[in-house]
Parts: sequence; structure tokens; C-alpha cells
Amino acid sequence: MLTTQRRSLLLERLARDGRLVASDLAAELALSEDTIRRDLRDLAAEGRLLRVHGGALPLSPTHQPMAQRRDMASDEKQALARRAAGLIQPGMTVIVDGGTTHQALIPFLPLDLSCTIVTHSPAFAAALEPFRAVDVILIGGRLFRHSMVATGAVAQEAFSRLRADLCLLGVTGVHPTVGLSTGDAEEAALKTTMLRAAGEVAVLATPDKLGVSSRWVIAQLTALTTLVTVGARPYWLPPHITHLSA
Amino acid sequence: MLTTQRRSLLLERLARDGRLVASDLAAELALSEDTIRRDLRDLAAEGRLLRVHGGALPLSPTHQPMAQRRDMASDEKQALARRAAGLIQPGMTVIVDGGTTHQALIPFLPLDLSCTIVTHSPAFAAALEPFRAVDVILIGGRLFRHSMVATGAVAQEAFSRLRADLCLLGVTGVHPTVGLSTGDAEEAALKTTMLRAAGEVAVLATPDKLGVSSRWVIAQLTALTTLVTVGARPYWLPPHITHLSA
DNA sequence: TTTCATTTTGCACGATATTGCATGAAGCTG
DNA sequence: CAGCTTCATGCAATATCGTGCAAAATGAAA
Repeated sequence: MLTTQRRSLLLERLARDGRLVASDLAAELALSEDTIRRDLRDLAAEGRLLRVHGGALPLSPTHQPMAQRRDMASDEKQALARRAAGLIQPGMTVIVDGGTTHQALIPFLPLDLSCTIVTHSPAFAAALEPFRAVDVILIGGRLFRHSMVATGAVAQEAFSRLRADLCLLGVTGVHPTVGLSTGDAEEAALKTTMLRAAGEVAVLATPDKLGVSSRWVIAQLTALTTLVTVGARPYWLPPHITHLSA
Repeated sequence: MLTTQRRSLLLERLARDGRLVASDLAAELALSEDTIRRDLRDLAAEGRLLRVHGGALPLSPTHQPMAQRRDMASDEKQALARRAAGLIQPGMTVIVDGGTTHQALIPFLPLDLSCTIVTHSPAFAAALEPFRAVDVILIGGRLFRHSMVATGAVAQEAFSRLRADLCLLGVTGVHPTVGLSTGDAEEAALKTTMLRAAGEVAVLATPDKLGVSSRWVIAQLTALTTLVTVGARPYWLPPHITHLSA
């Protein structure tokens, strides 16, 4: 590994994860911590990152909010994201819904991932910048301010024209009889369209969403193919649905 | 093996592997490291690759993530952004192009700004999250990886249906006779559409862009209504164009 | 074919860069 | 304050670089 190449890698990792930890990097790259420290020192001297005790942070305020949100993201979300990242395989076309749970996926995706990601979340699309081999399709529309995703007729139309292998759907409720649901009518309608556009549908559900039903129904549970949770498989989950435990 | 042939081989390897290691190549091609080094030095002098300690790396802009460019937000960009932020007034509908210069606008906008922003840059859209009174219209399409903005027929179509009061356009060249230009053909076509959709067109130009012409022309200077620069008004600027000095 | 200028290549050698380790200072945590 | 981690510095070993120089290869002219 060339020195310059390694430093570029560090910057990519910083852009992806929002932070760098010197000791982790040394272990992962099989180098001494001194070398990593020297890299961080020099990159900081070039104004490419902000050196802090124990590692480095981006100095661009653009990445700051996301880093903060990730820190607030619970361990549960982290675990779900780590488990779900494996669902995205090279060559696939994947629809990714908005929400902080899906944002947490980013650090667990390999930097050389080669696939097509379709999303109506500008934050998720922007976070995909370091993944050079990923083809990003941005779905436009009027941003729904609560969740910061594009909605409306334009987005509906775009998703309805699409065929994808997998849809990572964000919901606020997974209920044995009600099915998948969310709090906003227009969002629910859009999620229904997204779900129908994909062959497989996966939901990442923190415990507070299991057995819960929100006001607007997206689809019956039969539309789901994979459920990722932190604990054991819910007893009421239909047998044909794959369950992943994080 | 002919010298020229060997150098072509090196470039192929570089494109395939993403890097070249001088010592490895010497062993593999049964040549001294000196010869490889000379090859790399000359190829670097021709601008075909980036020479680094131990070997070489590609210099394609794809390999320089925008995170790096963003970090180089110069004082000039800050000054331009501060001056240009006043162009966005309450109630307006504003088209905002991608690019780091426009990202720099964000800190200078009032948090209670009430207007409609139309953009094909997911990063800019995501950065508008704190502005609760701003209506954000996201233009979709396939993300052009160099500049991370949506492009293609979908984006063209969306912009062509739109009427806006102001367009903040990003360009790489402002030239007295050539006009506004940029480096990519598809981007140029899209920028032309964006410009035609707005009543007023403003360009924020750092000094390195003045008097410069890039490969693809967006429009004549007559299409411009406001030019923001850091220095004095360019003498060749047509009188009908407003000039703001930052 | 021979001659000669030019280019290419390999080697030597001093200079510079990179890396890991040791040591003591500085920072963090409870 | 005490224990631990992280950091900065100096140092030695190794790797890489640039330059000068001579041998070999190449190609054009005699």
C-alpha cells in the first residue's frame, strides 16, 4: 500500500464515517499507530481534516450534522444497520427509503461497492459520494419537511416506472394483522409504490416498532420478505418472511 | 519490449489496478527499478498519472472525492457567498446549481427565510434541512458523479417545466465572447435549461474563472443578469449586467 | 557494411522518505 | 490524584529517489 494511497483511503473513510480512530485504523491496516498518527498529522497540516485526540474529524460543517446524528443513533440502530448492510450485494438495484436507520448503513457498506441505489432522500444520496462504483438515481419531488424525502406526484411517477431487486423500507409500525404502517398519508402512498417496485422488501425495525400500528397502512405483512430486528423472531411473523437478528 | 509499448502497459495497469508500485513492476517486467522510475517520471510530466513515493496513482478527477474540494472552501468563496446570499429574497423561487461555491451560501442565509428553492444537488437540498420555512423542490435523475448533481432526461424535463425568479448558476468559465461555459457536455445542456427557466441569472465567479472558456458553452453573456466577483468589475462585462463585488 | 550520434538501460552513491520502536510528555477518565 | 491512553520526538533500519556515468541498443548517414 502506497503512502499516498493510504492517505486517500483515510480521507474516504472520514467522508464515509464522519470520524477516524487512530488505534482502529492501525489494527485494520496492519500498521503501527505511529504511521497513522503521522498520516493524520500531515493531512491536518494540509487542511484536509481536523486532528483531535484519538483520531480525526472532518472540518467541513456539511458532514457535522450527520456525524452528530449518527452518534445519537442508538446501538440498536447500529446493530440493525450492520446486519442489514449485507443485504446489498454487488450488481443489485436497491431502493433505499429515508430515515436515520438507513443513514446508519453507510459506514457498513464497502467503499468499492458496485450497484445501483435509488433514493428520494437527498441526505442518503449525498452520503453516497465516496462510493465511486455506485450508480445513484435520485428521485425528485417536493421535500416533505418532516422526513426530508421527496414526495408528491413526481416521486410517485418515478418510482412506479422502476424495477428494483430490493427495497429497504422505513416504517413506524410492523403489526401482525395491520401490516406495515406510517404516520403520514402521502408518505404511506409513496412507500406502497416503492415496495411494489422491488422484488424483495426488507424492513429494519427497532423494538419500539414491533407490534405497533400507525395511522396509515403501507401494505400487508405478506408484502414483506425480510425483517431485521435486534431480538428473537416475533412469534407472529409469517413463516415465509426471512428474519435476521442483529 | 519497446519503451512506448511498456509505458502503455503501465497506463493500462494503472487503469486496471488503480495504482502502480515501482518495485513490483520492476520485478514483474524484469527491468531495473530505475527504468520504471524513469517511465513514471516521464508519464507524470506528460500529465498521464500522478507520481507518488513508491509508485503512481491515477489523477482522474473521479479519484479526487468532492470532500477534498469542499474542504478547500477558500476565503474567496466565503466572500462571494456572503455577498450573493442577499440575492435570495423572501417569496422568491430560486434555482440553485450544485458546487462548493453554492454550498458556502448556506451559513449566510437567514434561518427564517421563506422561499422556494429548486435544486438538483442532493447535498444542497440536505443542507436546507434547518430552514423550516423553505420549500425545497428536489430535481431527480441519475447523479453525475463528478459534481454530484442529478442529470439526464428526467432532470432536463423537470427544469424545462419550471419558472423561477432567479437561477444561481455554477460555471467554470466566464468569457467576454464565448460566454458561460463548463467542462461537461451534458451538464452544459442542463445548465442551459436551468438558466432559461429563470428570469434572473446570477453567477458567482472566483478570479480563476474570469476570462476563461471551457469546452462546452452554456449561453452567451447576454443571458447573464448578475455577476458576483471578488475584485473590480471586469472591463469587458456588458453594461446591462449587474456587478457585485465581494 | 561501417561509422557515429542519440536513446535507452543498468549501476553506483548520496540524499530523502517512510516506518517502527523507545522514551518521556501530555491528555483523558474515574 | 492515579491509572491508562494518546501524543511528540529522536533514532535506527529500510525503502525509495535523483543524479551522474558508462555500457548497450538503436537508427541514420557515410
